[in-house]
Amino acid sequence: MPPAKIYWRLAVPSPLRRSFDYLPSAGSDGGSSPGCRVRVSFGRTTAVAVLLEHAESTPVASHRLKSAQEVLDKEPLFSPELLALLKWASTYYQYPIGEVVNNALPAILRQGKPAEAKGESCWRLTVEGREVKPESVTRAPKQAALLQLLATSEDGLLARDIDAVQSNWRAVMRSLQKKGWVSVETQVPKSKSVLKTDTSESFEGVGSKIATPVLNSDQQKAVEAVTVKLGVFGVYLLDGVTGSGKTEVYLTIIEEVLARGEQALILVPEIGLTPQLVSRFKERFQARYETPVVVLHSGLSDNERLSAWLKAKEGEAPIVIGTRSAVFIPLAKPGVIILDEEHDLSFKQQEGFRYSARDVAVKRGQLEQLPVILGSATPSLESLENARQKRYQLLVLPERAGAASHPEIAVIDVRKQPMADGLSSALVNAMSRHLKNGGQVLLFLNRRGFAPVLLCHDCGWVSKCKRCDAHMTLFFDRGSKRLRCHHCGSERPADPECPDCSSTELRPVGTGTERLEEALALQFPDVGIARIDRDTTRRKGAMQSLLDSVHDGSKRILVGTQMLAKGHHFPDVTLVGIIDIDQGLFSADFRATERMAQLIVQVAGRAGRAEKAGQVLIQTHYPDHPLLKVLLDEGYGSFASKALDERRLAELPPYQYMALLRAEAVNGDLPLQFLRHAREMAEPISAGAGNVLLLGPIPAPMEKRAGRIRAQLLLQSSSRAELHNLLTPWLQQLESSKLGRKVRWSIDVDPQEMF
DNA sequence: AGCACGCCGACT
DNA sequence: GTCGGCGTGCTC
Repeated sequence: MPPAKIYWRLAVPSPLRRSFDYLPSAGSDGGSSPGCRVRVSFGRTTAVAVLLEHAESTPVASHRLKSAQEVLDKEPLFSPELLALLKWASTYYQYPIGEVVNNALPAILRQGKPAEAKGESCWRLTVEGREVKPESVTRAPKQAALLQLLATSEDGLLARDIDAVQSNWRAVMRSLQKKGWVSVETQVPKSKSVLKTDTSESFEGVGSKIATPVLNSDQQKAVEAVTVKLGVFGVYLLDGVTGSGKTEVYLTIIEEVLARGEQALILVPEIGLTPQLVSRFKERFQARYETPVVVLHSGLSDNERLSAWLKAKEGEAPIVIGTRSAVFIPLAKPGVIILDEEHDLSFKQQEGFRYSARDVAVKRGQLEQLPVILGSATPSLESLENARQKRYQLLVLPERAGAASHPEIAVIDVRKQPMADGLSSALVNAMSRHLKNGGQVLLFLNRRGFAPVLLCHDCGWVSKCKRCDAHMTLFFDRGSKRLRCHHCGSERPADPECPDCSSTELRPVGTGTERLEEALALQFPDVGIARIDRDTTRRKGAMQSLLDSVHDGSKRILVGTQMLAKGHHFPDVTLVGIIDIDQGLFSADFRATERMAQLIVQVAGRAGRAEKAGQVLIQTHYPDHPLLKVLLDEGYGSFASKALDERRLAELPPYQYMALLRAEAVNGDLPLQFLRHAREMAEPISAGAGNVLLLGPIPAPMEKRAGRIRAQLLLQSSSRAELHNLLTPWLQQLESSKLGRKVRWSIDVDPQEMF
């Protein structure tokens, strides 16, 4: 009997929601493993695809099948578990498998280049170069300096060594090479795995020699709950307020994981990936590993990213820290996944492949049999509900480590109060008091610029963006007034007079961080003010120098946006003022109050550390709002429980599952037209599948944005399975619909933001 | 998405 | 006479 025919099922990068079958490449005997890259001709071009599986039959007519051109990897890049995760994500988020797989590959591997780390360049003096006296090169001081530097190291220097001493040295180095004084070679990093489970060099013995901080009993309990279950899937929701010692819990668990010869994957929010966090992990483990930590951040070059990716894959890095996209990184021996600040919105990708790294991490834990730890001081309502349902195990860290006192939170009722530039006199008085007593003050305002609107006092004209349904924010750029739209980025000089009535009575309405800073400079002329927002921290290093000026006490008032709420600690801040929370109380988005509460708790966590008692003051027009009252009187836990009750009554997530079909086009009629068509196609499928509610289509909450008209159709079901049973055939139909080619459409499963 | 094929307007 | 506009179809 001849051997069964084998087909290769490939993930080909293309927006088509299916895989593609090929014949094995000539000479490969079909035996390549799933997870290897394969070069194929696809349509009229060639593509780098990934082998998903071997198939014994194909629905494709044999005359249409092509042979793959070439196998690019001897060993698979993705394990069977990771491939299963990618397939799951493709189905769950209804995103094309080829794009999902592509998304998990570093750019260099997407281009079909070999999966090898490009060695680092290493420069050293040649024999001739060693004879040259640096002092003799008087005409070229930069060359002389480089020669001097190179003379200090027999083994040569790497780019980063030289960077530390001299800048813009590459051209100079090139002239030294031309003279024959310097040679350059590529150092291939030795690839030895540090994760051998060889008992003779077990890490346990080494670990116990290092002095580690003593854990309190709650931390100890949390650690044990996880460490007795290593090697088994489980999700742990670690609920601990700021300063309760979550990081120490993570570190202790990681110790145990590394002792088993396994790796730890740590996922953090985008702005949470700070050098301080990374160095804390490095310090703890650098004594035992050459490269204890590999960090995946946006600043890496393509080669650096590949090198980090390979270190994780080969098991050379025991600890891998990254943001959202790192959830898909291959790991030789995964032992635990820790996702910190699990409530943070940046874990959900908001465009293209709209996955939630938190939910993918949980799925990965299930597929690879790992514990997954979700940490937060303000867990998302979704995760709290999962804990209630016993799908997640709740671990609570109630105390502040080091017994610091809790901040006292109070509201300032600003109704009928005189307000100047967004500040009530009660808040100003409190600030004076704290500053007089030597404290620092942090004011939180989630609005950049000088004022959110420019208004004509005579005719009511407002500064609207031409391309969006939004106001343009007034701001100052080196003294000149300008308007900018925060939704599309368009910018222009502010009108000197009203475009409608030519009045010069144009007034800025409302308060942004710029205006707040200016007003405070008048109120507190002797106190330095640091404003921290996207505009003041755009320049590299600007953030750090602003933070430094706060830490060294030269600036004692901090004004800032969202950016201030995370990751940074201000030990001398004794008063936190939240300027305006009212948008959070009455918003079209049902998640707005949850986010507001998380923000209040996170911002409050910046005050009252260590021995200094903190105070938090919140300005609001709605001091009696029931959810706000619960939050302030009883804490986040009670707030969450009440908010969950409301969600249940209103039939909203996490009690209902949602998917949102969005469409946008320059032609204003097309999006709604397309969505109506989509709804008609969904109706017969949902009639068969049952329980899926179709809501809309309706114009998007901000209908026009960046010159496009947007609309959406909401799908809702109490059954995730039924929702998905509809989505898969439906999207196949939408993909081949003619109308669908005239609009930009996308599906968002478990949407986090409704606009 | 890319890319090619195909059928109608203003240009060297 | 053509260059090129974007509508339509296809990718194993």
